Amino acid sequence: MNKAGWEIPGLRQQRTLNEETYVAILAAICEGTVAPETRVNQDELAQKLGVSRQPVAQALSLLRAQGFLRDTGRRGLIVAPIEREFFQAAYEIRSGLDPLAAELAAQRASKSQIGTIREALESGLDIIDSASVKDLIEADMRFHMCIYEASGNPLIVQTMELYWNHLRRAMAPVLRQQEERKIVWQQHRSIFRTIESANVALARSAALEHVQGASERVLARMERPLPESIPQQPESLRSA
Amino acid sequence: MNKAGWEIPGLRQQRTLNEETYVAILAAICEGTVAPETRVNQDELAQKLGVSRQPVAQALSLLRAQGFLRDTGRRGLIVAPIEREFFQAAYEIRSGLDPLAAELAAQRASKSQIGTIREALESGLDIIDSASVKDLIEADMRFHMCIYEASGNPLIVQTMELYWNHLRRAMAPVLRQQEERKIVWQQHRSIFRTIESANVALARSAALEHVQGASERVLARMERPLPESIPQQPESLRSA
DNA sequence: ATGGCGTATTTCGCATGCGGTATTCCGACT
DNA sequence: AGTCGGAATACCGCATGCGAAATACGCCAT
Repeated sequence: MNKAGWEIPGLRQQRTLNEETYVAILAAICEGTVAPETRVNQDELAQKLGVSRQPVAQALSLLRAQGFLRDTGRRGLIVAPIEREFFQAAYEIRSGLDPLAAELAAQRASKSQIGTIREALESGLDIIDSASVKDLIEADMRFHMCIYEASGNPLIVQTMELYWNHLRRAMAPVLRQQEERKIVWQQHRSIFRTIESANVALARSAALEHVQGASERVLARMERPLPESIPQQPESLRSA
Repeated sequence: MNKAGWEIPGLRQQRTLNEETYVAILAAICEGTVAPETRVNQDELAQKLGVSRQPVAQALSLLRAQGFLRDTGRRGLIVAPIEREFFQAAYEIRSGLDPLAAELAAQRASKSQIGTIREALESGLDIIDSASVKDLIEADMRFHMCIYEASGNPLIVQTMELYWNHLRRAMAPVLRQQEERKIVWQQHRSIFRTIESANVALARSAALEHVQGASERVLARMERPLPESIPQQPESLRSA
């Protein structure tokens, strides 16, 4: 225990129940464990997670502010529906920030950061045709997060992490396609090369192209406004 | 009272104590009522606002997630210090999103939205040399928020509102200068014109130029890492 | 039978109590 | 006198209790 009163900067392991419930619920939403539109209930969730209503309420409040939950007019909250306009907006934001991040990364990335990106790239290329959709999405997100890190801009990291957690929800149907995967990871490779060679302008355009492609592919699958208008299964969320 | 069970979408006036304390504390931070680095204390704040610790805790949690508060290693929270790197990062994000928003606004803005932007522009031009710094910052923010609205992308609105609330804290010293004000609002005027005339490319470049200028001006004044290293006044926050 | 009204139930917001942990202050020992 | 240790204190996380508001249900009247 150091007496000077400061602590190791990166290590924040005060696993408060609060954060844990937040993480748990967030994961359940992002990974699709709970269906969109599902009603969310403090007591029920608290009971299911084995905590009191307090940390649940806190977590729900944050999740609501971040757009993962939406409050219905009157009663309580629901898991945010998957709406085309929302994801279009999210991809527009990516089209603003991804090229910026790539550009900055091309200028600023340290050797070790470039190494980290390379690792993310290679591990992604490795699992292209073996991994589960969930793992692929994770690899995709990891690759991009590495670039955000390398941009040296912590706000980009933070902001994009939020949006990626949203995007994750919509990406599954797309990545099921084999060809799509190849396209995606080839673009990743060229983005990486532009960053590695510090080619700022090319990094920007490669990133932009990638986002636009991804946007088109994902949004294309969300065209039809879901034919089943029946509230298919109003049953509550079941964890795992 | 409508019995069908739905409510007017835009109208959310369920003034919960929770939100009110959030807004109150946020305002106090953004307007500089409480100094950066000030220690924040649940009980004290609760007492001062006349509520219990519960809503305060909720608000603080959100504020922390949004970066307005930072937790010191051990004890509680402090108002986020004003750090050059943070605001540089924020302006970088603006340099990614402002041109995007201008571009989209040039494409999509409705007549009435253009009218709203014009009003914001004109009311800004009017008060250039009469208004208080606080009012000018507000007008500045209003103008840009109108453009974000006109972009048709609600996420841009939401995200940039957050960052503007951060930026507000750093802008005061800059806007004290008369010449700066003129420059800023002349640029606003040209941004408006490009949007009004639906000139997408020009809108982008005008917005980019504006952000870069603003960034330089603000960051220039944050160069010196504050000479007073004495913990000048450790006294608690006083509201209004 | 249907519609309206009143009651019961659900659910959340907020207050408060309790316990644990870090901190700080003070006294004793070297 | 300085430093180390211990006790008192401050402060926050979490649980729970209570009340209000809104919905849902059922009964009664037409």
